[in-house]
Amino acid sequence: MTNQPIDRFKSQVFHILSEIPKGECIAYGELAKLAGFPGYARQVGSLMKNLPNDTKLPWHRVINAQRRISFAENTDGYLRQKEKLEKEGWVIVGSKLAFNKNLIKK
DNA sequence: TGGGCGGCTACCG
DNA sequence: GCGGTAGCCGCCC
Repeated sequence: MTNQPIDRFKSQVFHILSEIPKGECIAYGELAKLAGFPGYARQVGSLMKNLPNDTKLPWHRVINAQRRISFAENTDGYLRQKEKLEKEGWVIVGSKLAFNKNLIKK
């Protein structure tokens, strides 16, 4: 209540996030834009960070505009996201994220 | 009230 | 393609 747009922004983000199908990913800024709040990319990141560990939201499908995981490689967050993504058919190619589906092997 | 900090982005060299 | 820089915006001291 009271807070207005931000609250709505959060709701929108969670809603959109919950509708992202498996095997698809989206950038922070893109997600924010879809929610109707362009420029809130960092805020999306903050939200993801705030998510509980037992959340069922596909937060791992949210990556940065460079198509990379926004964590340092040695962090647990990176490992967690990487593992979840690989389970859904994604694969890390040169620190970049790419969809598996055999197209990597030309 | 003020300043610094992020799971970001776009631009520039 | 990559590092540095400047905007962006809510959140937490």
